[in-house]
Amino acid sequence: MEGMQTAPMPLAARLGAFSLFSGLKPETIAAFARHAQAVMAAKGTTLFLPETANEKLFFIETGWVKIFRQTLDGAEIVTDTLTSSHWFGEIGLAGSEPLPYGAEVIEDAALISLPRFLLAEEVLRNGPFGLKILQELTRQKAQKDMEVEHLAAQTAPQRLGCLILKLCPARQGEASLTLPYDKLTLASRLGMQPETLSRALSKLKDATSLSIKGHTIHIPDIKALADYTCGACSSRFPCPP
Amino acid sequence: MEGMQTAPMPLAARLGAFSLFSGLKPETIAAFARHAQAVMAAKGTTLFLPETANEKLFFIETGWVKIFRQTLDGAEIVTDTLTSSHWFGEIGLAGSEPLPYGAEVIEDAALISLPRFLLAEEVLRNGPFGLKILQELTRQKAQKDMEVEHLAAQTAPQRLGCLILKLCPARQGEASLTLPYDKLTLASRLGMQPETLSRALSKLKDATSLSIKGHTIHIPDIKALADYTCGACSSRFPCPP
DNA sequence: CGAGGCCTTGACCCAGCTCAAATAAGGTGG
DNA sequence: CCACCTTATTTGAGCTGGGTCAAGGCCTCG
Repeated sequence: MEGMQTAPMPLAARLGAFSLFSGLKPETIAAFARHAQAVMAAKGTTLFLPETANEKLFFIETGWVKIFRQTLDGAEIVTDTLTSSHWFGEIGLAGSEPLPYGAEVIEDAALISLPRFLLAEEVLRNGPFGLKILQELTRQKAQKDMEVEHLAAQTAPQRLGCLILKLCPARQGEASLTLPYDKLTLASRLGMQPETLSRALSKLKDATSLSIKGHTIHIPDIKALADYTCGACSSRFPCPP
Repeated sequence: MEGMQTAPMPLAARLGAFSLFSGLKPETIAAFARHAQAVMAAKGTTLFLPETANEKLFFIETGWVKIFRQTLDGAEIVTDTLTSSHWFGEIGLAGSEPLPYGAEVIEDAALISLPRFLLAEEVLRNGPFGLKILQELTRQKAQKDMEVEHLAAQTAPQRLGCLILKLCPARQGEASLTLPYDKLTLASRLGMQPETLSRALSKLKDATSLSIKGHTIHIPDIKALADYTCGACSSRFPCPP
């Protein structure tokens, strides 16, 4: 745990790049960095399992991670897929309370882990930081709410279209993009079977004239896709993050 | 806004009864109470509509309130139903940012409203309070996650059984309870049509031998109901709150 | 070139939706 | 207290989105 041991300077800079930490004093971030750990994890790596001790937060620099739950009778449900600039783990949990979900790397990822007590302690002494995290949690909660709404109100092709729009680099006109991670995970993320995903994709193709080659999607008219997708949702097209 | 005007003392005591405020100094609660407003609202009252300015938090003393969203094509989705000791509204939103959901009283309710900036300011100066709210939000987020899981993994009768178990006063043996609010709302809360709710109820009757007279339900064997309901869920019977 | 994993297709089935109607339940004026 | 109206809730019948099961394709890597 010496200062020099693992070149902590770059870690502090990398942590500082996350918006959650903007506004913190450099020495605070440096203190975080001393407890931080850089993690390079290949696709398939389990970061932690549901209901097991995990006192870390993970900050994603690159790659993709899925958050999943398991029902008693064995089904797995992917409740989220996260990538660059996202983070996960629960600051607001006491000591070693386990999380109800697990996390697995689904595309090779670079992560930074941080013990959650560090942030909890910073909240105790730094009110504005607490408010910032609170705002972030509020956003996350709103996101989950949207998820509930989607499952209740949208059809399978619409949910797929919604996710494609979220991956889409442009807001209008045309665009191309590559579906990240495999379609089995994608299907579970959207609350449907892989077969249904496949059929949803071809339905979308018919309805909004987008074209698909393997994992690459070309959208000739983003607005047309949004029209098809967003009617059964409470939020108009460029959704909040 | 004089001190004597609306007998503020009882309001402070009533606010103090909410666990969110346990641990606050009496003078802080008293300061909150000076901005608080007691609201008696009859069934049917709209507290606020989606996407409209609302800078208040509401604390429920008695009655029921539904939280709902509206899709662009007109469907309404009830994402939550709340009662005594619950609160709603978003502390972590800036000034007059509107909420993506609305709130309506569905059983005559006694509420206390509080401007959200009050709590946000208290978080700024009181770290432990910030952490407490953070923990509460974490709990709420976990709740939403369960909701997603339920919609993705449970059948209609199972979702109904799950909600009945949540209303159930006992953890084992037998119990009786009354369904609050009307079945139309209940159906929407469970993400199904009223017809489906009705049929789900009779399916539950067959499967777990519970009996129903009007809005009163008698459960002869809570464990049997839990066995039927909780298999397709990640959490064993006495679910976390 | 072959094996295995991923993805798509086809055939069939079922939970839950829709539409239509019949019944309860609650509330009102007489 | 009753007849009447209005709003809930249940029932029936038929339809359909999405799930399940079982084959193929196809792409990748050894």
